[in-house]
Amino acid sequence: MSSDFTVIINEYMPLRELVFTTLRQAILKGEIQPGERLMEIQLAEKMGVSRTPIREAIRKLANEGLVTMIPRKGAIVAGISEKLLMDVLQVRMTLEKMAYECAFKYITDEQIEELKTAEREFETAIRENDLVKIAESDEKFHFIIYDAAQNDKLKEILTNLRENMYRYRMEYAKNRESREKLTREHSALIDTFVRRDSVEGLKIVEEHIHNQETVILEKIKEDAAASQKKTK
Amino acid sequence: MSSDFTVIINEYMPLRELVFTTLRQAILKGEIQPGERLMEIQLAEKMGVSRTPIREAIRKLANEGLVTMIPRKGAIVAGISEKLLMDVLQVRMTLEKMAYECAFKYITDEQIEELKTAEREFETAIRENDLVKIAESDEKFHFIIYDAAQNDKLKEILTNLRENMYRYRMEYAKNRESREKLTREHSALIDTFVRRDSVEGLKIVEEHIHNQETVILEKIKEDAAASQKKTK
DNA sequence: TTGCATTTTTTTTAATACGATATATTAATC
DNA sequence: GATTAATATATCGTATTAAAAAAAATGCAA
Repeated sequence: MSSDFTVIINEYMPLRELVFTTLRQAILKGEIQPGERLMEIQLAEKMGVSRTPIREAIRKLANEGLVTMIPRKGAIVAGISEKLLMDVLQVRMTLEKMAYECAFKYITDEQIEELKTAEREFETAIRENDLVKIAESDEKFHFIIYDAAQNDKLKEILTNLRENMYRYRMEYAKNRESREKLTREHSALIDTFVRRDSVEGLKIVEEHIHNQETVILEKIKEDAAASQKKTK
Repeated sequence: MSSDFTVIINEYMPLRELVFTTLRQAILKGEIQPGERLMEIQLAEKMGVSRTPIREAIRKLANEGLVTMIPRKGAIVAGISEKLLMDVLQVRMTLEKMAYECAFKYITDEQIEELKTAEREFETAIRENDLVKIAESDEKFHFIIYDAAQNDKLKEILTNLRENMYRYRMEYAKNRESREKLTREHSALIDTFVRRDSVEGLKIVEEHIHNQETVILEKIKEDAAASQKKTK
């Protein structure tokens, strides 16, 4: 059905991983909506594999919280509640600050250069109005900081928290206002590394997350209104 | 058994969950050592089930980081490195502080009472020198705080971080010195809720984690020395 | 039509068997 | 002794089966 089956795989990748990433993408992109059921046989037929890799993929998705499993009934795509999203953002706020502080201690000149490169990419993406590229280069920017923090567990958790909000990451890429904010914040953040001003840096990180919160909350309200209208 | 009819109902538990918890316990208790292989057929025979639930349990363990999976080779029990443990403790330090601050905002009188009860249990366990009970009531104490913080994601992550160090949790239960420290810290912490002194509370949390770090590091060094002696 | 009980279907859960493939070990060859 | 070939072992994936449970369909009486 979808066109991108031309995924070139260098390393050996078990089928379950392939199924996992495929389903994951479908859920995050909204192709499979929250509440929809994931049925083994159906999916197996659709994807041309046996049930075993499907099962294993679904269980992995459940572990990540993307689907909810009901014993002896099956799996449904999990919807994310507003409360949970706020909880996630609150934890992210704390850990992004921690990541910044650690990065501040360890960051090298090369990594600062990498940040600048990522930032240039980001700006190019904005000029070209390439939403996917905007979201990707934003992510790249932050992962450089996570790496600089030199704490694998922190990186792992932050990556996971980001994934929890993957569905909304396009929202600030769409919005002109928040895009400008993002650009400003990114360059200002690089500047704090150069100027060695961590106090200012933490402020920017805080504002950064707070902006995301605003945009996402708006989107949720929008969605809720839309679904209300639909079921009237 | 005859008086309370609500307790008797044992929920349905899939075989994979049973296998999962069994293996998990065995790993955490050290019955299966790091580096040992987990082979599907062997385990299936040993536990009297088929390979299917074994496979699913092993994958779940891999997801938790307790075992490492090597494609087309199998799964081995993961050893935790000193660096990773330090990373975990660093993140825990940040999040335990966050949990304390949130709990400080929302904690109710009833929850403070619960803390006092847990603390009494803890002291009883120490008097009876019951190591398992010591570790359990310590955990209970902290979970009351996590609950009071009213952030599900935070609780989830902290629970997981705790599990990362499950292997070492008995160590401070053994040590007389750290046991006394624990008791003092617990009651002092309760006191900060009552006196509404969050600054002092944060200090105690910080010290609490720091003490654990010391004890665990000592244990690791001990283990390393022992294994060196063994392979001489 | 409505409400209730029964039957059928669907789906997960679990067991089992088999072939293919990758890795490790051992044996053989140079 | 080092390299290569043969063997053994284990995972990976497919396929089939049976049991258990839930959901859907059906039938029937009021």
